[in-house]
Amino acid sequence: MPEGHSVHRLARQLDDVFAGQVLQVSSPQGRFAAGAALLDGHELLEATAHGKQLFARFSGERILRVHLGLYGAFGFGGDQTFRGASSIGAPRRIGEKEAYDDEAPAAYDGPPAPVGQVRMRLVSAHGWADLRGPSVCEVLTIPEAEAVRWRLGPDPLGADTAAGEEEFVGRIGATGTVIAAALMNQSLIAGVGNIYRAEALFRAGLDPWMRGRDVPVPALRALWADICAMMADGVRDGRIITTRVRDRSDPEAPVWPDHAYYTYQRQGRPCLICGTPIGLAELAARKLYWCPGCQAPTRRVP
DNA sequence: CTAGCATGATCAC
DNA sequence: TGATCCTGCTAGC
Repeated sequence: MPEGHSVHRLARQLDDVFAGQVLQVSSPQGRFAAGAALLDGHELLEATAHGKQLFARFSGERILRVHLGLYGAFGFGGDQTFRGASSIGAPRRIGEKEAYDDEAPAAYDGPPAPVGQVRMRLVSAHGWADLRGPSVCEVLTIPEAEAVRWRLGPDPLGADTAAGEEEFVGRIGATGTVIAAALMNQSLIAGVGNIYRAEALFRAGLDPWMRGRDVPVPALRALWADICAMMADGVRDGRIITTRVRDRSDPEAPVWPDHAYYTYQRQGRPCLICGTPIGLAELAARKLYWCPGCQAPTRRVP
């Protein structure tokens, strides 16, 4: 998926183009017809994100909750107020950047006929947004939405990073599961996905198979701070880039992805720092990438 | 044309 | 741990 940074950008963009407007909400595909009927004709008050969850609050005390899953994506279009509104969601190629139409704004004529499986379409007087392929798209009451938030760990892109740090250290530092799996558990930290997990562990020099509770607390604090910084960059850039500038050039790969990552999808290729071939393992049904040299075993699970 | 794959998560066993 | 769901692109017949 779009990891947490994409969902935060998405929330911001929805807020920019739709907040304060009455929307027509529909489900061209039909699978969200009932939910769309609940929202249709209501005003979108505010869109926010917590980790990978998107919440859009509508008048009438209804909350639209969307989770993009692996494949979900939003596309946008409209008049000049939609200029720069990029499509956000599942990339089709490694490191793909968000795409948007940079053409001079033609007169807006209303939304085009839906293409493919459009689960939900939002339409204002100025433009439209199409959602396809989400794993969740539902309408909640306010208490139901709060219950969803309650189950989530701290968000590195949340407002209170100091409180988040304490929560992160408390939760990760108490778990007996390996750190690589713990970082993907949204109830321990919300918003980290497979790329940030691999890259954060690499940058911290941590052995992925160490238990959470065996990672020294200062290392956990540094890990939290680094994740916050990387994801903030992701929000700014609309793309995940985790390598430091000095590590990016490579005669072998002159074209993008010009070493945007240290380990993600670099299995078998030499580590940018130590030259050891990057490893690939299957962990809880996801691919884990790491450098056996830079992230040497310390206190692994036996 | 089909199978396989992807930055995800849940549920049953 | 394995099966399942969501969608669209791409590699390989």
